[in-house]
Amino acid sequence: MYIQQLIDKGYPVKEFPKDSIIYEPGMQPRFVYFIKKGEVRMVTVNDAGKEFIQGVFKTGQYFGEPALLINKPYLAYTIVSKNSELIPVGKTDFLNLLKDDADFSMNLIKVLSNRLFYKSMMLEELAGEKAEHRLETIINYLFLEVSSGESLKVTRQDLADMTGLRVETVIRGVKLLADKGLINLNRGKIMKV
Amino acid sequence: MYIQQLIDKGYPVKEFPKDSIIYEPGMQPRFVYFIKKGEVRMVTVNDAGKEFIQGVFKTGQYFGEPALLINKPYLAYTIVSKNSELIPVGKTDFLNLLKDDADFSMNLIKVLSNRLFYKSMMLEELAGEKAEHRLETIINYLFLEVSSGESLKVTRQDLADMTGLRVETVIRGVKLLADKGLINLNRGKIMKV
DNA sequence: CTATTGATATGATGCAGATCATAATTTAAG
DNA sequence: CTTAAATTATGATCTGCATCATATCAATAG
Repeated sequence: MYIQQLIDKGYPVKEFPKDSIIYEPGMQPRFVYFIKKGEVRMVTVNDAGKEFIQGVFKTGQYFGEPALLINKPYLAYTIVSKNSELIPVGKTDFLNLLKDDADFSMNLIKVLSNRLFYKSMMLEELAGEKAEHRLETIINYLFLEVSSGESLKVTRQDLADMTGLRVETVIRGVKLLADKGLINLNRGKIMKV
Repeated sequence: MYIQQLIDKGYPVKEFPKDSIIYEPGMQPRFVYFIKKGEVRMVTVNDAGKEFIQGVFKTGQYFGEPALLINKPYLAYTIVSKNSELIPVGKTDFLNLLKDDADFSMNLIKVLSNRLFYKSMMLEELAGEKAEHRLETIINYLFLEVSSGESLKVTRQDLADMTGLRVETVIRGVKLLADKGLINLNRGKIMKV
């Protein structure tokens, strides 16, 4: 991965404790952040304080490029979910990285394509499908990075914040899906068969 | 633009009449399409036949890269909105284009970033905001590429298909926004001041 | 000018999911 | 083990938007 290269080049690693805010909506982007270790979430918040999870980023991934590259202020918060070590890379350096390293450039293109895919899928769900369908879709999506016999490590509140629903609706919806045999529950945990 | 270069290189231009379908959900991607002239829309359709407009692409733009690059079947239809002339570029050729032309590569990255931005904005709206707010947001966004004194050239149905609302809700919502002085109507047309 | 089609408009009714309230259960902390 | 905090659970009520039905208006073709 590219993270070791950055460290070798002398980029400093910064510690971000859980729940700290890396940036807020309205701020002008200055860095792309590479995650040496940890986990962050990008969330938008409406006037009523309702959160929506735009994305989750984990060890080895990076975030914050789109706003930086198109020079628009952030529209989301990025918040540390687990104590993290991040490597901020300034705009000029990031652009040089893209220019000099065709592989990285290609990697970014694929990463952006994957994020677009996810967002297109979720837009279709939020625009056209009701609670149960949304839940089935997001659960199957999350299952992709979980092995059989394991359970999803997200709370009902997390599912709510990813689908635009309310906790109570998620709780009831998940139960309905279980009743219909579409998912498996084990002491409340959503299990991949 | 890159289109003339493609023509010079001998890529054939194909005609697509209005309402023809370029590709459907489930199909395996084989081309990226450059629009020499015309307009297409990417739409997802739910089981009940309700359409959601994922994006609109016009003369000079290109579409279809994400699914091609990450090797997943399309999840949307792409339908011709105005008689169009398209240049399909096969996967290998498109990858070579990216490899050999750093400018194009950078252009794609920015294009993808802009699309992500739009989708993030709309996700926040669909997940957390109600009809009036959604409409105000999409109208202001569409205003970006319209000059003052001009009107939006979209129908209420188009607005509905971009916001996940129903036509009747859009009609009522637009009227409410006009009553509140948040937008200007002229014989039903939404005017940019 | 007239007919046809598409777009906008308006009222009435129904329902999915939000909201509010409270409780049971699980997990984490001391 | 015990207590506190977080998560899951369940019922009752409220509400914004969908849905259905029908009408008016605007645009386009002949």
